[in-house]
Amino acid sequence: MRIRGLLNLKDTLLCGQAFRWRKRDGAFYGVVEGNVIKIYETRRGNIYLESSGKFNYRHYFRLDDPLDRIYERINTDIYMEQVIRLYYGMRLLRQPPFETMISYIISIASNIPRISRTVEEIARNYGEEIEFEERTYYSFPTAGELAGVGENELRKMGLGFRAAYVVEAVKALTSGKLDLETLRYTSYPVAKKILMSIKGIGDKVADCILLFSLDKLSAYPVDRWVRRVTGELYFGGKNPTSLQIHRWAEDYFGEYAGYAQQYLFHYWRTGR
DNA sequence: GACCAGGTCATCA
DNA sequence: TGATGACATGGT
Repeated sequence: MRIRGLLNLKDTLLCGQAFRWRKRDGAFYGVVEGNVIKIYETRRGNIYLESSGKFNYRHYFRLDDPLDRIYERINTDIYMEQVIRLYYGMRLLRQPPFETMISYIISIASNIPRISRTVEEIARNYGEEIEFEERTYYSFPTAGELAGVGENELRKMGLGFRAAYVVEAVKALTSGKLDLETLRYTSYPVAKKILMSIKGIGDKVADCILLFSLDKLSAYPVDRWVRRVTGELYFGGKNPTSLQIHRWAEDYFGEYAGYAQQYLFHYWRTGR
């Protein structure tokens, strides 16, 4: 089916917010909520989507986010003007919360190619098989499907010290101590505090989970790249603390700070 | 073969 | 609060 609405497909899928999209033969393939998704853009600029099952693409691609209003709010200076022009139509995604949580725990002190590889490996080992166009794909497992997996088993997959954190997170969910969907309706600061009470989820990972899966668009995740770009452009080359950056972003970008963050991150990491 | 990576935690001043 | 080192391992 055809997707209508402003959407910069390539940058949305490859800006580092999601880890399971691959480009092959001119199309992007990914697995979302147990569905294989194929999505491609024609030379005319029309975007078409096929999927192995029922898939709410408007929901996943956040097509209801008012991009024009968002741009108006975060187009605060010449730098933002430039990255908006560069990635015009790039959207945040509304990703599945559990997969997002585990992916960003795995992302700790790692790099995007390696994160992608590891996430794929977890899906292959613990997810469900899905056949699509004569290939086999794997869903990302549920918390229940990861419940019995021990730290050592995860370490063998190359998770290193992150393995213990993944075990902690899964335990919090399966024990009922944490419910991710509830956080969608909880205020940003409270939801962040709840996530950070889990060992292995700190300031940055909590913000990523909230921004990329739980609708907290004011979250401004501060990693090494964002610290650099923010310090360089807005703190006169100094190296501000996370707290300083958070306070500044809340004031400077407001309710859509997370969009600004992703544009700056993408630019600083790949676009210069 | 260094150096770095979408950090977090414990510890100490 | 803020600084520092340990934690594992792969990418470049």
